[in-house]
Amino acid sequence: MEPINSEEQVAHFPRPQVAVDLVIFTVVETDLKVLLIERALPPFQGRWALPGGFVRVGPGGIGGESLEDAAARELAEETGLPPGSAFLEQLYTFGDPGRDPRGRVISVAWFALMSATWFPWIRGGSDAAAARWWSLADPEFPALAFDHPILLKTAVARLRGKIDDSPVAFYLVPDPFTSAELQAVHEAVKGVAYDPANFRRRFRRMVEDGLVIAAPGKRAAVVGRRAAVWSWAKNRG
Amino acid sequence: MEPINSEEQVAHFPRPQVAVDLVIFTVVETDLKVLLIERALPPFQGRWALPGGFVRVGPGGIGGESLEDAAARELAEETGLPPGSAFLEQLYTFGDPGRDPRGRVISVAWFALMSATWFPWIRGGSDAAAARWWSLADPEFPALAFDHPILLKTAVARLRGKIDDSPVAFYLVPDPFTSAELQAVHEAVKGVAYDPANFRRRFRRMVEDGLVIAAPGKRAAVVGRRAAVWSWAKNRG
DNA sequence: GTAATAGTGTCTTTTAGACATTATATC
DNA sequence: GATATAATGTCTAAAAGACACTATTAC
Repeated sequence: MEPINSEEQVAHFPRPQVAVDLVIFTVVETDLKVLLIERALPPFQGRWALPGGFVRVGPGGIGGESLEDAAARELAEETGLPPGSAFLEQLYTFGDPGRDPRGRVISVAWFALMSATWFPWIRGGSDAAAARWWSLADPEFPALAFDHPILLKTAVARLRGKIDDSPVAFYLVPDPFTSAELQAVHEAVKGVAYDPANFRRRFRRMVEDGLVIAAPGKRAAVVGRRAAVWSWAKNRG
Repeated sequence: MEPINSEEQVAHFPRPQVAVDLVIFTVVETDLKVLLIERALPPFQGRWALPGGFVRVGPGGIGGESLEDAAARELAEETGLPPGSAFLEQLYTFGDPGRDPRGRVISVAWFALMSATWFPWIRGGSDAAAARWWSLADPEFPALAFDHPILLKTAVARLRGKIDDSPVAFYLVPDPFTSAELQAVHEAVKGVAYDPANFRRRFRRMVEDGLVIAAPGKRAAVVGRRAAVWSWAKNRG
C-alpha cells in the first residue's frame, strides 16, 4: 500500500464536486407527495428531479457553508418558506462515480417534511422550469433524473421507519389537527389502514404524555359529529 | 437569489476534499471497544483519531472509487482483514467548514462491526504510528483529533439504536457463540444488565424463527454447566 | 455435599389488533 | 327517523420485566 495519505500529496489530488439534494415530503388528504422540479438545464434537461444544488466552498478550497446550511438554503430557495417551517434531517450520501454525467459529483441527500398548509406558497428555484408536488401513488409519476429514484426510495424508507417511533408526523399535519388527520398522515406514509379506535388509543396516550395538547374550537364537518382539535407540544417531543 | 446553479459557473467553483472515516467496533468480554490510530503526521500529530483517508477521484475530477469502495478499502488497510469479515454501513456525513485545519474536508463517516475473534490480526495503516482497540469505558480514553468525538458519539448512538431491531449483534460475537456471549454483547452495547432468563427467551425465539441454528459441541467452562453453542443463519437475517 | 453457570416455567404489566358500543352531528 | 363521523370500552394475543425453579458441571 502506497503512503497516499501524506499531507502534501493529498492536497493535489483531484477533488469531486459536492452537492446537496432534498427529498421534501408533504401529505395532502390521504396522499404522500414529494416536491420535484423540472430541470431547466442539461444534463437531463426537461426531466423531473429532486431539488438541489452545490455546496458553497470558499476561495482556495477553504471555508464556505456547512452541509446543513446548504440544505437549509436550498429548502428556502425552493419553497420560499422561512427556516423552521419544516423538519430537515440528513438522509444519506450518494457518491458513485458516474452518477452525474458532468463529472464526479458527491451528493449529500437531505430529508424534509412540511405541512400541506404551506402548499400554495411553493415556488421553484432559479434552476427549475417548474416545481410541483407529485403524489407517490400517481400513475404518471415521472422517471427521475440522475440516481434520484434511489434517493427517493431511501427517503421513503427513512420516513416509514421513523414515523412510529418519533414525532415527525406532526410536521405533516396542519396546526391544529384532529386525530383523524394524524391518522391519515400515518396511513399515507405507511400505506396501510389503521383501525380508528386503536389509533385513537395511541392518540390518547400522546395526550396523556403531554405530547399533544387540546386546542380551542372544533373541526367543522360536512356531516357527522365535529372533531376535537389539538396541537403538538413540540418542546415535549 | 443569484442563478448560481448554471452548469458553466458551477464547474469553476472551489471544490472541497472528500474523505471517509471509520468507526470500527468490537466487543471483548463485556467491553465495547473502538479501533483508533495514533496519527503519524500533522495535523494532530501524535493524537489518537479514527482511521480514515481520502476518497480517490480520477484525473480531471472524473470517476474514481465509490464511497463504499473507499470505506471498504480503508477497512481492509487498517485491519488487514478480507472483505466480508465485518459489517459496514454508512453513518453520517460531516462537513462543517473548519473541521479540518488543512482546508475544507467533508468526511463521509462509516460504521463497522467485527468479531473480537479477529483481534490479533489488527495492524495499523501506513498513516498510523500505532493502532489499537480502546474500551469506551477506559478512564484513559484519549481526546480524539478533529471532530472525531462527535463521529464516535454518533456511531455509538447508531449501534445502540440498531442492536434491538436488527441482527448486527451477530457481527460482534465469535462463531459459534453461546446465549450468554450474545447477552454480553447486548449489555456492552446498551450499558445495561439483562435478566439471563428473559434474554434466554429472546434467544429461544431467534432459534424458533430460524435466525440462529444449533452448532456442534459445547462451550467448555471453568466451572458450571457447559453451554450449548449456536451459529447465525445469516441468510435468514 | 457447595458453588457456579446453564436453562425452564410462571406471574404480571404493557401494548396492539379486532370489534362492539355509545355520542354528536346533518339531512 | 337514517346516515356519517367522533369517541369509548372490552376481549384477546404477543412480548417484556420480575423472579422462583430445575439441570449440569467442578470442586
